[in-house]
Amino acid sequence: MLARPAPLTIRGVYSTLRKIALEKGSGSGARRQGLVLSLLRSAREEETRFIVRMLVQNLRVGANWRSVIGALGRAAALHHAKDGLPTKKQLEIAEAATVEAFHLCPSLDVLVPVLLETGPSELGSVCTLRPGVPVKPMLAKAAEGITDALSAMGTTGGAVLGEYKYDGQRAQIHVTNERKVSIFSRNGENRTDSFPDVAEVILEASVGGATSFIVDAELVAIDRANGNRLKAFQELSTRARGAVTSAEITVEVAIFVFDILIADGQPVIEKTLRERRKILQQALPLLAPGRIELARCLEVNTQAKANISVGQIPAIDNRASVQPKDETAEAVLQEFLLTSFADGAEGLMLKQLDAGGYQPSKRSESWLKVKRDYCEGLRDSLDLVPIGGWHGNGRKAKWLSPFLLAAWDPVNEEFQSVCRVMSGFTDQFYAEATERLGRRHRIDGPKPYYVTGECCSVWFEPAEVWEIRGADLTISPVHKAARGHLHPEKGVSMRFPRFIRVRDDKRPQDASTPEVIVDLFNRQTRKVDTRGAPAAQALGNLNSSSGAAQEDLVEDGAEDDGESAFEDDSDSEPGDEACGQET
DNA sequence: GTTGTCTGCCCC
DNA sequence: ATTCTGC
DNA sequence: GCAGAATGGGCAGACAAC
Repeated sequence: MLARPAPLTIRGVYSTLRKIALEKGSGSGARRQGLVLSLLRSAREEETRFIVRMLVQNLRVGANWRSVIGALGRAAALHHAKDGLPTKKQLEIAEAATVEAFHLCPSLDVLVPVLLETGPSELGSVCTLRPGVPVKPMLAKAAEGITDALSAMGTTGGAVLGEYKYDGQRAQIHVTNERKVSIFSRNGENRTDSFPDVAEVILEASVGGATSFIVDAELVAIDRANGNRLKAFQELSTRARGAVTSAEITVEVAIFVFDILIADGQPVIEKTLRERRKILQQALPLLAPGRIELARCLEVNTQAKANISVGQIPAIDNRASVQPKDETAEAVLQEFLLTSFADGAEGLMLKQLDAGGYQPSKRSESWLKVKRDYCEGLRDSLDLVPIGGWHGNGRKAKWLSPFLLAAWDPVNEEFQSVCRVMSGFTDQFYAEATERLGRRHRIDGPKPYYVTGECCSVWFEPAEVWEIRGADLTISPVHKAARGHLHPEKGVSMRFPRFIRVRDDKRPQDASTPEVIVDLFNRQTRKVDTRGAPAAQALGNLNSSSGAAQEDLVEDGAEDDGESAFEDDSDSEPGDEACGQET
């Protein structure tokens, strides 16, 4: 018998995880595998679960960073308590101070030594806002429309700023007193090396303005040769991820600045947005269209019909227009929202101008986002057929999740996948759909007329139609809807798909068609340029898989063929099923 | 060297 | 990103 | 109302397989 391995220790596990992370290059996969195996062999009881979750999906075991940091603060308070145990109140203060410090300075390397040496009370003086250290960015809540947003802000809304919500990538741009630039992503990742162009532009724009500062901005792909037209997010994401030189840049970006957290070393997050906007303009006096601009915006007064005029408003530059005298704030913003879509933005941000400061990491009511797909009357959806699915994980382990949804192409007589969906279902719906599709309509493998780059672990007959909503349509390498129409082999997919409802009134052959999908795609303002890859007019070589679809679909109610009633779907291995249709 | 597959404190 | 659920 | 979980599309890069 082999001896039982020594028990795991915190230090031992940590050191093995470090080794796994640092392992790279040819053969690294196998070496990493060996390290994981050694961990699992030594794991006992519950340890296995924690190790597996840590490795496969960010330790989803019921505690994310917010809770862990708070607990760390409480632990530090306990550690430093002088006489007896701290009161509940003292613990709460320690927790809040620690979480707050982490928002301003999200670095355990800074936080933990302070907690150990002096305790949570000293955090405020060490973990301060300063250029070079990323701050957790302020976030917005979704609103279902202008009306909804204004009422969510309440009657105290007063002056509201409507601001273009650009479809790019969030960037927190820091400049130190030594004029050293750092660029951080939404998640606090240092992306400075991939944006040398942005660093150059920000330095030029701030000459004569602030020396050191932190500004909040959106980086957007832009077509400078074509009137600074905004490009789709998909184009921005083709930029290199690693370090590049200015000469290697393939996709040009514009910086749309919308807030400032520090100006010349002074924190300004406590000031109102109106004040911050003013400071922002002073900090960056040399703006340049198509390179660096203030986010386009419009001020309205929600208290009454507007009676403000240009001269009375402190300058908020890049303003589209001013609220006319006899129009309500709501009507003006509604029109501004449509303008933002026409200009290629995602929608609007609505912000209170004279209330509240910049709240790091908060998803506050004082910032609301309005996007097309949130708005009744402006949003589109597709009616799609669930053709397959996978076995869920974690809390969804007893159900199928996600599902694969497809459009119906009546010309080629095939179902073409559009997207996976896992959002919008209630638990009860999962239970019912798993039973209905995963058992009663289950088939052994994909129908010959299912066209997709996906490989489901469970396949269904085309049995029902679901309404699916998304933000916009994209050109996809894996999904095949409307293939041949916009690109020779690529199809159309959907960004942020979610389930809305079952369309009981529709049968699979009533699902959305390529015709509808292509039309919706073409009506989008922002879309990837497919002109380089002209659509294949020659559909003749694509429809070879058709056949039998029509016969299958003629009658869909009464048939009960192949209903292997008690098939066990508990844990079939992914990849053990027939897979690999498509070309 | 070329092609295919999988991953990412990725971006949205 | 979006959405649902449990507290 | 917040925290947490479970996942969406799609890209460049990294690595594996040929």
